[in-house]
Amino acid sequence: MVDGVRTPVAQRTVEQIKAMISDGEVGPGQRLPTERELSTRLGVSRGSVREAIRSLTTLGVLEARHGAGVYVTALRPADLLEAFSVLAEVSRDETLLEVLQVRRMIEPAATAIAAARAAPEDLERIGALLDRMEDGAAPREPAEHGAADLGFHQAIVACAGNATLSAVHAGLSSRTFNERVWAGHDEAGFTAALHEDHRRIHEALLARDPEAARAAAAAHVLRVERWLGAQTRPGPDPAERERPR
Amino acid sequence: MVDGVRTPVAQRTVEQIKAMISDGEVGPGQRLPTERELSTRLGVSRGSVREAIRSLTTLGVLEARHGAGVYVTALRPADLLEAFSVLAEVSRDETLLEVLQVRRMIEPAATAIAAARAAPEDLERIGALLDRMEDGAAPREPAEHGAADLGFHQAIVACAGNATLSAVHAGLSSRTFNERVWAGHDEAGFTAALHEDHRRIHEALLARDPEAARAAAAAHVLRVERWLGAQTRPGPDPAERERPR
DNA sequence: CATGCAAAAGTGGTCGGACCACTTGGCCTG
DNA sequence: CAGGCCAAGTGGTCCGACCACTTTTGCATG
Repeated sequence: MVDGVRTPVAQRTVEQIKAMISDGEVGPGQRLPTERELSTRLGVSRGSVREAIRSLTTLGVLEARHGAGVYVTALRPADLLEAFSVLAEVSRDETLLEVLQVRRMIEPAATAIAAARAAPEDLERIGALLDRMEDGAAPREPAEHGAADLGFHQAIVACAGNATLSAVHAGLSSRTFNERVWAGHDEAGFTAALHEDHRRIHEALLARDPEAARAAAAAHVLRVERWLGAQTRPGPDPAERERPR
Repeated sequence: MVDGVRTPVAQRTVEQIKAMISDGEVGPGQRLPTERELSTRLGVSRGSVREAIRSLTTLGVLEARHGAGVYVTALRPADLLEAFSVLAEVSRDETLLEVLQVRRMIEPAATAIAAARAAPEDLERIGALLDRMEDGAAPREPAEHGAADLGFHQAIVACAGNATLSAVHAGLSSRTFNERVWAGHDEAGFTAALHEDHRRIHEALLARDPEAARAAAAAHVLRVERWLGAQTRPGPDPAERERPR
């Protein structure tokens, strides 16, 4: 008879562990039974238990500590951010345009809230990031520049006080993409324009002006969006796409 | 001396496989080398390779077919949506408020775009969903009602033509949460208010009026947000949440 | 008695091999 | 030629052993 659907053991084990969590048998921060104990208790091999744990670890639900046991995370959205960040990592150009469009929806709103809520020390730290990115020891390295840019925006979003928002935004912000943007600063004045955008955003934050902050953030994302669109569309030479190594 | 951090083998294997993808050695839809071959080629045990594959499978990057090989997915954002949906599955109430705040950022914008881009047949289908949710055979079941509500909003977001946006929105929309909302319709006229919100959104779409659509969607999310806030706040007992130890 | 450090117990991490379940494709039979 | 069967290849599961790390224990030392 039917029913015949044989559920893979590892996947079923994932469900059972998730059930243990949602049933409250183990709560956030608490420790899971031993791999070996789960193995006998669920009647599956230890390897399958490990694969199940690996799966939930990847999702940010569990955390394994070598020597100590396996623990349930706090289950905060930030814990599940890691999984989402893979998106921007393997995305193609068309996808990046979509990603930027979403960022253009959330980042202005987040910046507006930040303008109203940010603590003075937050504003100071953001200003410091800005100085470091713009001033003196401005590194030629696009990598470092991109990382600083990323930190700047994430710090602002963090001021909105919404961890879920921060997690989503982080997933939509790719370090590698930022590096690409800052690497393509041959364009006339593009880097300078980005810096001015940043300054304008910072000033709006200092002025506690949500609407100005919203507008500045929207203009900034839109600038990057249009730049990427210009980069992608005319792309006449897919030949150079390989790396010389 | 330093550097001393030894990277776990399985995790390093994950990186190597991801590198194979981003280097173009295997593209979307293509087949990965055998587990056994990867095992010898990367110099790690097959079990570790399996754990790495399991990890990437969980993220929606790979797909394993029993008997046939392991394949790279299309890498579309929708493929990586599954992982994100776990968030709404294990979230607490405070997190749900954060989630709604994010939805209030993206859903009005998405609805506005939909008003400008939606095809006539899309609008018709959305209208049909609306009728089914509101009219006659209105099921007492909160589950079915919540599912219809979910479908309504997702259909609208889909009209924006941004797959990444749809994936993010889906991750932020919990079926179980919607059921809770529709289950709590004892409140005076709350259900009716939600229906009127939906009608107003639909009318704005039909009128091809992006700003009206944006306002209607924002008002709708805000209504749910305030309802949840009222539900949650009076909650007086954080005592039950502690761990005994 | 207090202290510190070494040994031991416990746990996750890795490895290797074996076998099972499933898919695929080619061979054989009719 | 058509159809079904069989064998090779692949992922799925299991077992047992050992390694690396953490935590606890308990002994020796001051």
